[in-house]
Amino acid sequence: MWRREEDVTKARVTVIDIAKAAGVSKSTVSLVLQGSSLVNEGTRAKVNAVMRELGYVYNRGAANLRQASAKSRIIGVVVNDLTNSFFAELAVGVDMVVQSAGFVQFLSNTSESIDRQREVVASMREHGISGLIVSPARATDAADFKPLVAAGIPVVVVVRNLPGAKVSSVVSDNQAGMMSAVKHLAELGHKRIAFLGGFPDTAVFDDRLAGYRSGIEAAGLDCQQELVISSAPSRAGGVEAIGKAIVLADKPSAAVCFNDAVAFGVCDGLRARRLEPGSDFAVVGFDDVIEAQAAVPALTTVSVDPQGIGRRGAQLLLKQINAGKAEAETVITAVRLVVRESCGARKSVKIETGL
Amino acid sequence: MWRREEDVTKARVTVIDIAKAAGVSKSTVSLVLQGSSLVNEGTRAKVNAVMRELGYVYNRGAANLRQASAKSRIIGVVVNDLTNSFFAELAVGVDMVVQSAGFVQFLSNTSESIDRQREVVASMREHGISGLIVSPARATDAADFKPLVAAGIPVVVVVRNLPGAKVSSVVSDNQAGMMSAVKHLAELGHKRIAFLGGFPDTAVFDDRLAGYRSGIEAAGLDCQQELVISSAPSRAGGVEAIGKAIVLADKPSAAVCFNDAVAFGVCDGLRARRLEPGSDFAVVGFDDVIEAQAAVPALTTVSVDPQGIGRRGAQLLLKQINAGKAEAETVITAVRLVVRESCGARKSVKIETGL
DNA sequence: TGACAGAATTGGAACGTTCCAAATATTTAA
DNA sequence: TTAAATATTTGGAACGTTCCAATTCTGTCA
Repeated sequence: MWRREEDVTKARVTVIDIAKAAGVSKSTVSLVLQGSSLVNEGTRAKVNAVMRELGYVYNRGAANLRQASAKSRIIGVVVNDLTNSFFAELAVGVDMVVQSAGFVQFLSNTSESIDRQREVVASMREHGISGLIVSPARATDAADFKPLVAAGIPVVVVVRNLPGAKVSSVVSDNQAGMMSAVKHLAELGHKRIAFLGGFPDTAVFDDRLAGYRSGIEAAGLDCQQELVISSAPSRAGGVEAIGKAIVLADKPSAAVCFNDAVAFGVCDGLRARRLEPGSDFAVVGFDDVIEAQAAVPALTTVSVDPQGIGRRGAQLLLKQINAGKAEAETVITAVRLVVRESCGARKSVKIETGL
Repeated sequence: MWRREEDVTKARVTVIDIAKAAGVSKSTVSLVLQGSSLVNEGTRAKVNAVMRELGYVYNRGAANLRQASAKSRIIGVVVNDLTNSFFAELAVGVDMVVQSAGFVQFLSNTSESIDRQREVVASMREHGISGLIVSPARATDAADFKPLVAAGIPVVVVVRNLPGAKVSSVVSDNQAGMMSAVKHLAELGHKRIAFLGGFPDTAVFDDRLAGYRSGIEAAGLDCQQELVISSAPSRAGGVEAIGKAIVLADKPSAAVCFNDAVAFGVCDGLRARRLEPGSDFAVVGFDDVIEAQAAVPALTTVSVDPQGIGRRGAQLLLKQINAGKAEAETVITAVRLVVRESCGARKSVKIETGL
């Protein structure tokens, strides 16, 4: 009964241990830690050497106790579905700029649950985040982030904006994107173009629908209510929506979809009715998820660069953190229509060999 | 020049404010915070009410100063490529169990850079993580996590094991997976089966190659060195590898690939030579990434359930955190061959309508 | 009524850092 | 050689919590 594991060095090494070993005061060590120019070069060198030797690890928790929350260098990131490559890319974009600014990222997944979201945000707050980037779960209350900003913690909303909330946001140009999709279909000769999928109670839906309407008008077509069919913004929702569209007395010959998932569902639904997407019915998506390119037929869609959104959002947040407190600001990132096969413009399969 | 924003309540509300307002001592408030059974029901209720009223937010940093690092309830997660849906799924799996255990996840991306990895791990340590889950960057030194475990911080390595490091790990059954892939191809009548892609200096490569060899032997074929062609584990690597395989004097008719990315590259390379994957040459991948199903031809591959690995890893880690300190333990998760089209077993395209 | 047990509460002293005002060492200028 | 200026260093006192030992309440039992 003789325990070998009974380690001699149980306590962790602190700034005081360093001070003692280097023959200076703890204040000096602290100064070195902060890279202050007040300390003599020789002293700095010796202190650093001792730190390395004793294996010192900085205790940020203790430091944060003394400093403002803005200096914790933690930024919280909450997304609604990390499984979706769109959001994974977004998180990577955030991580890139956050990491190179010497911050570290707290990432959580809400799975579109508003309760989960509340929990993780509360938890992040307890941990003293310097700022928050959030792609809000559906039906998030605009006032939900009020306490955060009241406490001086900058918040940046990405992807889905939160009308009414006084926070910064970075969203893609949903309106212009949808408009260009409609324009493209009209140029291909389509006269009846449907808008399929999405939940009508979201800001993104409103924007995309508005873009659809502008596009229809710009093409000199008339905008008919029956051609707008909402559904869940998922593959299943797409199947459902095309099912309703196809039984209309005056059938559409093309559709712009709320997002790529819906577009894939629409393709499924078409094929279930022996119609080939692309040749028999034109479909265009939105988002340009990673699968869009490899699908058959390859999906024509509006590409939004989620990683760019992540980067922009993080930059905006860091700016606000450094500025102490900045105004709410909105940035809209550009999108671009990428024409593949599902709209019927190109027939042949092009193999894109990965580089 | 009259600033309205000059808030009256600048200081944050602390446990002492609560104590004062509730007419008890800070110790009592602390007891309530910890859900101690020592405190009277009435007192607890009043304290809780006051907390809500004053908008108290717990300061975990301060608490951690007093308590062991094991109680910080932060667990660090580092992956090498979040863009890859495999790792995104893994992170989601971790998040699920970590979150429901009341922990919060620090997630970072190393982009396969060993320096980045060192940085983020150091940063996480400074923040006082209770444990670490890491999918190590290539060429990670087994001794790299030594200081962590010496400091009593449990580490679980996932996906890629680190032979020699005395840490727990959760990896998929690479050997059995590869073996079943080879067996399947052999049953389809293939006599010359190549092993394509992957870097030979990794543990995962060794495991998969070993599985390949066992499979070849089990099928009564002979194992020829020229049929093992390594390359970068990427799409480009796959193109390169099949390029070398196809010029062999005695050509293979099928290949198992190091992973799905390589398999896609192999398909690209075949087509560039007017060979159709599936009918002219059988290819099977490994991982079952999300694109495998939607590709043309749909990829036959070994499915590994990254989310499951994430969950298992998190469970293992939490167990060790709670136990104070547990032995290093290795768990190997099961894999399963999913037969699609690229191996030539099934010719027809099946539309899988999303549910 | 007093003594005692148990329940509930409480005042410090940590924890590891930063910050401030003040002290000391070193140069420079006269 | 000395005063002034500059460069460097330094003790406390925070920060917001937890923990310990000690205290004050309740009843309860003799």
